[in-house]
Amino acid sequence: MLKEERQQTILSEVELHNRILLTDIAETLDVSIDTIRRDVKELDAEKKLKKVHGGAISLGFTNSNSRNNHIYALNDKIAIAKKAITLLKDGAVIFIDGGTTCLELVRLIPDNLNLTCFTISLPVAMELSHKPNVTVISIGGQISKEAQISIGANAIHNLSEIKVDYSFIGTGYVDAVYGLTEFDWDIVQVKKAVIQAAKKTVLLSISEKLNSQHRFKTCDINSINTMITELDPTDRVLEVFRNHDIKIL
Amino acid sequence: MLKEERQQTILSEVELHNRILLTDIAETLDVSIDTIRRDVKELDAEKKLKKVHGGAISLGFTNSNSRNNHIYALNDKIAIAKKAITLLKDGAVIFIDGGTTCLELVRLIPDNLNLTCFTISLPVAMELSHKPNVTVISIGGQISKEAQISIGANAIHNLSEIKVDYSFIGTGYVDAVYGLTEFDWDIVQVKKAVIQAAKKTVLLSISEKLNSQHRFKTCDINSINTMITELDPTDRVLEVFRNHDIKIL
DNA sequence: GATTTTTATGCCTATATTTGCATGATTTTA
DNA sequence: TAAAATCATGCAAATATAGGCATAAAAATC
Repeated sequence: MLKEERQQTILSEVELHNRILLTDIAETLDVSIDTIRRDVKELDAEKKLKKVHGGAISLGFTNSNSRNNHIYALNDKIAIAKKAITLLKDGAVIFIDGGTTCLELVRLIPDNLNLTCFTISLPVAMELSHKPNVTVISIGGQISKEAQISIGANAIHNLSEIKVDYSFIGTGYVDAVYGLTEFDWDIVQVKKAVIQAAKKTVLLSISEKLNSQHRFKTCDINSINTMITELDPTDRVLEVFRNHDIKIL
Repeated sequence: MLKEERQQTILSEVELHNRILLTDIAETLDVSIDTIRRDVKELDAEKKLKKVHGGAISLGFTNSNSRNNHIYALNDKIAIAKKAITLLKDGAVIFIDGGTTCLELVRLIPDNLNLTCFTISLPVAMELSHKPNVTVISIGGQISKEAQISIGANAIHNLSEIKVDYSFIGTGYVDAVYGLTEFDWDIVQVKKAVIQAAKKTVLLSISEKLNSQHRFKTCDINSINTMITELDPTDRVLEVFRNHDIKIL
């Protein structure tokens, strides 16, 4: 493999995940740590990324207002959120679900975008309230302590009275055959109402959750209009979803 | 996790909550408290935040409105909140308003206390959701960006359908003659509904706000059953309130 | 085409950084 | 004032880094 090629790969990995570990890259590319270290050093000198102890992080990552990792895989979630943002048009009326991926989506909404956002999530509502041109409507209800979202009859009733252009939702588990599933019954009921309230439903899901399932079913995979993952749309894992007429970004 | 990522996370948390506890962060990020302590020390040296005993606070929080006043005011608010806590009995159903004083109240609720709490405030709801024995119900509605509370017809309607033992409310301005006043019309409407929904209304107010007024009136001083300030109950400033049959703590 | 020079890479070693733990000092709380 | 929590410091283990060196490949030179 050419040096040039290798450095390009490193850059795209940083771009995609917002951070890399030298050891990971060395193993992936099957070269010694030293070589990767030298590559990253050069890229750092060229201001293409920022080298840090043990790895490298993308330049935008440090300066931007993007809040960073609480948990593993957050960088993938940011990548997903970036793709989701492209769907948003000025003046749209949308719903945003809870979950870390949706939260990253909210954080990336540009300040000049006019939106009306409904949400059941407390953190999402908090974050949205900092956006000057976003009208935020919080759906009330009993608060689920685990998910920090409104659940229960009141939330479902309120959702039944709205219709939004897009719903951006996350899920605990996705499977092409079993559809979207969750571990919590109450959350499933609310998500059903969310999907009902949307003209189009967009699922944000890291690849880790693909082909997994749990006890309670939210909906069939057919209820999803668009799916966004951090993977390349041509990835073989996604083939089965493409067959369901789901747009993949 | 890379050190830089961790520090970014800490900064974000500080920015978001204005203050953090080292122990919380350590647990969230799953590293030792020593590591967090060292990180915060570095960030403090870089002027990215201010380290305090047991945690850190955001710079904006200290600098913006004359640092010392703010810190002292916060201590006063905590003192008020501690007194308010003593009113809470196991199993009570209460309402908690937005504002920093009410937020301190929530933070001080002991883990073993069983409560059902209604609130219009997003930060209060978030904080309450961490209390294991508190059932939290968020009142939905359009979100006021300044106060991070639900306002509008939906919120008022929802409030009209509940009756709680105590409402703990804050206010922008209090005056023995003019009553409670605010600078925002919508917020006044919601507060009226809150007072209607309560058997007893408890006002939490730092002495700084006493004998001040603004454009829109929430209610007469007679609508308040109990008032809590950081002052000694015998303080002369409070005399005029005692004459209104208001319990002072 | 053969030889020299340059570049890239991997390995080794000494050094530096990061992190968790132990200890005693300090601060806060009751 | 006593107990609890928090802090600073030093130490040790694990990991990361920089620089030297050898080898091999690529490029330049003769």
